[in-house]
Amino acid sequence: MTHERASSRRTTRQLALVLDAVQASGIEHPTADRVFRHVRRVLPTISLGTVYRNLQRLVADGRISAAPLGARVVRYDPTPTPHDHFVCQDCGRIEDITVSRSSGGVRAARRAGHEVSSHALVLYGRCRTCRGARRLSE
Amino acid sequence: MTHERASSRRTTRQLALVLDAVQASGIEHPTADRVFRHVRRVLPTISLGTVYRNLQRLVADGRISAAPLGARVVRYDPTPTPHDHFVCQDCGRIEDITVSRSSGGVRAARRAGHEVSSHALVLYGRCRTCRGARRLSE
DNA sequence: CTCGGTGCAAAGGGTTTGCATACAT
DNA sequence: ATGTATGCAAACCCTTTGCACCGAG
Repeated sequence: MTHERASSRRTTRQLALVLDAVQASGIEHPTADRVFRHVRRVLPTISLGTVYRNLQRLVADGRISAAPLGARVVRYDPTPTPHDHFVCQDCGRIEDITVSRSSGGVRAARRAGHEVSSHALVLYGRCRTCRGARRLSE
Repeated sequence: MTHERASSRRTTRQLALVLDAVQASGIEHPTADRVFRHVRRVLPTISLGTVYRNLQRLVADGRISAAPLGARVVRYDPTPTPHDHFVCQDCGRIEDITVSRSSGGVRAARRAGHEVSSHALVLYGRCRTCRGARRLSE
């Protein structure tokens, strides 16, 4: 039993290219639209709808992950395993953060009687690069 | 200098009622639409646009806070100071969590050279009440 | 009397979906 | 041949905005 697989059926060029785009270095934590524009350079006929459908499928299949960072747009991440993020409020760069262990919040929730199964942590601040730039410009 | 205040000019019935709705017990972390429907019971002519404008203003004035929980909708919170949330994946209830100390993620980010100024933490799981219900039904 | 706030309705941005067709199996 | 994935465009959902009127100060 539990043969792992879930949705994946056919392998299409579109699916492969969408996965490639999310995993492409140079595009970090892309939005669906960014993936769309990237794939279109290679396959000009692909549609936005198809990009969304394939992104959903890749997430469902555990091949990538979706992170509702910021507010409105979903960001896609080539790393499928749970992890957190740091967002630079100057340059907008998003970096993966490896949190070693459950944070203080988990303890607080457990104390309140809740059972915590997962979490989403986003840190905001100024990244290493922007801190350096700021130092230089003053 | 820094005399705190920012936008607030005129006091309207609409503004007061929107604030009341967010602070009303029984409505927890309401969405803009929920606030709209609540206020409309008292002031049937209020418009959704006005609700959004007043919510924005209250947030800007530091009288309430906005939390981009889940994915699509913004939730409003009567507590204006920074804090975190627990979301029950069974009943949907959202509870404020008081995190005593900066989590492990902050340390990881600092180690990477970033300057962390704020964060957003959302814990997912099963709340105290739902855990009890589950126990009873099995 | 002023000009900021309101109501209305249309516009916007991101994401989803219905449908006929194309294509992987 | 069979039915899933695609492309297209319309629909959706939440939120924002333009504009003329209203009303707090």
